[in-house]
Amino acid sequence: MAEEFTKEIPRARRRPNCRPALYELLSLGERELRRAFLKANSRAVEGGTSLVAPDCPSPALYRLSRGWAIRTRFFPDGRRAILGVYVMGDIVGIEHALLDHSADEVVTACAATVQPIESNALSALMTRPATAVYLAWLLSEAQRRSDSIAAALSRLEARERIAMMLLDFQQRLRQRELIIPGSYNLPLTQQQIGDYLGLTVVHVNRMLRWFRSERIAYVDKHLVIIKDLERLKLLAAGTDRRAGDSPAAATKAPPASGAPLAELAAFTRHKPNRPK
Amino acid sequence: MAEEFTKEIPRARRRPNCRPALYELLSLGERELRRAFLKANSRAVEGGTSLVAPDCPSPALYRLSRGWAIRTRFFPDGRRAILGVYVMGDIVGIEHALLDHSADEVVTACAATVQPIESNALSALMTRPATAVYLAWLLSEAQRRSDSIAAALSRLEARERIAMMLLDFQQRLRQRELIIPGSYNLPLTQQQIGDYLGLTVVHVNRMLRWFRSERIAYVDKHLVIIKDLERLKLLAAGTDRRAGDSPAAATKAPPASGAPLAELAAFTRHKPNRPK
DNA sequence: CGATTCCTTGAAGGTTGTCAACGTTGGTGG
DNA sequence: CCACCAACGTTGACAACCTTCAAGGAATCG
Repeated sequence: MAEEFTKEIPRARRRPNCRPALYELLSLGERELRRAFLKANSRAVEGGTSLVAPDCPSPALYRLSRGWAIRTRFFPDGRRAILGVYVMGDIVGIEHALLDHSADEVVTACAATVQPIESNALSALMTRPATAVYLAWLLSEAQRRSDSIAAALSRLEARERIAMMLLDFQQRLRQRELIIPGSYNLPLTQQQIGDYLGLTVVHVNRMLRWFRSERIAYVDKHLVIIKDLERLKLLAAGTDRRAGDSPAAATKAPPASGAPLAELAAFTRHKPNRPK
Repeated sequence: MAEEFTKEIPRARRRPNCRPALYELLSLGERELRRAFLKANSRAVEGGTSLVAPDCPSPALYRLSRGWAIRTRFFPDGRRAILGVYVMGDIVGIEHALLDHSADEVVTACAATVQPIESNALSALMTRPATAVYLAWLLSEAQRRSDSIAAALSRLEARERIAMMLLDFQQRLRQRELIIPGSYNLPLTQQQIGDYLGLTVVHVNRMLRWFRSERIAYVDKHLVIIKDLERLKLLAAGTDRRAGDSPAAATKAPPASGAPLAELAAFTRHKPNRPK
């Protein structure tokens, strides 16, 4: 499965929460960028191919038309963190649309096909208003993903992070409409999963075995099979730490959007910094 | 100190690593946005004021001309993560320039002054090419910060994260030229620091006491005094876990930019996924 | 089939979280 | 002015989560 992926996806229909005033401009920008990618000649590469290197002058922008890629950051003592995982259809290197070099390395995680837009063409594209806005939109999408991962790294424990990851990939692949429900191919090693979620290989392995023994999800040989989607969602949301032990569900989030307060003039004030 | 902050900072001179072709456009966009902020009337608010609320329709864009703010995400069971800390001069809500609502809450961490651009004006601004590009640039700056924090949450231990945070704030404040070297005001509670770095209050407290006992930095009563900048930098970089114990400094990062490989045609391949 | 990479498992220890209590501070009101 | 209160800071004991260390098994490839 997962063959060369060429047909155009009508992606415009799902652009959730976009400011209405910008919708037209964004669609135009998307078309402009897509056209640029079509002009680029596809290139098949093996797994482990470096697309962006740190300290590389003027990296290009890529569209991953097939395969997976990861963005890695290295610490001087050898520790490493994977800051992003790209699936087929994603655009790699958006953060370099304005910066002319990267702090991280992007490599393909398996055999892949990329459509590159080289540096000069990219600079030219950025001067087009619609493309610029569309790239800003892609950037804010990327930011949203980063935020979710940061929150998970910050406050979720290992099994919750893994649940979140499995669910996230499943949803992203389903958006691209290339998934049979409840099962997909995950070409990451356990070491890479660990680097992505801030865990060691050993512990990732143990947690994956736990997921299997609990009959929540099977992850084996780069194949993910989700058995209990509900349980997975509970874990990923951070609602399952001790089978929902909060007796009074005590003062959970903020007043839970009780009042739509922020009418620019209506600054609200809540004395205690934390809802406790 | 830290009084109302009105004088224009010549910020253009430091725009590191920007694509040359976009420099002009960016400067223009910066001026346009600054003009928009000048037209907005400043507003002084207390600490704990909510600037952006989750599920709030059409949040505004703010410039924090004085004070600090934090962006918080809540988990259903009460855990919380601080996904961003804004200091005076920062722009809050960039991620909503294109999205019309937020997943997080932004509140001021102390008395502050904000200059709001309300939603409609913002939508209009985004249709201006230069402003759009400038906002994209701000977004990629924010992404860089998020990446650093994510990497730290993923792979650095508590004291290293705290070192990174103390250093980061110091550098950001110094960029704004409102700091006497080695000392600044940090209006966050230890709980908030914990939420930012993925730690508990208790452990933040222990680590701060460790920093003091090691004479690296004093953090007390919202005042930070850096005593040993070098040590702090070592810790923050992740080079100090056991006083530099790596005997052969074995295969640290990737080949360390040995070859500038990425000439678009020169895809490199390194078999092992990890340099070990 | 050696060699390499990846996966798996166990034991031991360290970093961090949890629980619980007390000290400190700043504001409020009698 | 002092008592009180709430939020914040501090400390200790203990437990849990996760890492480290170590070693063996499974799969892939030339």
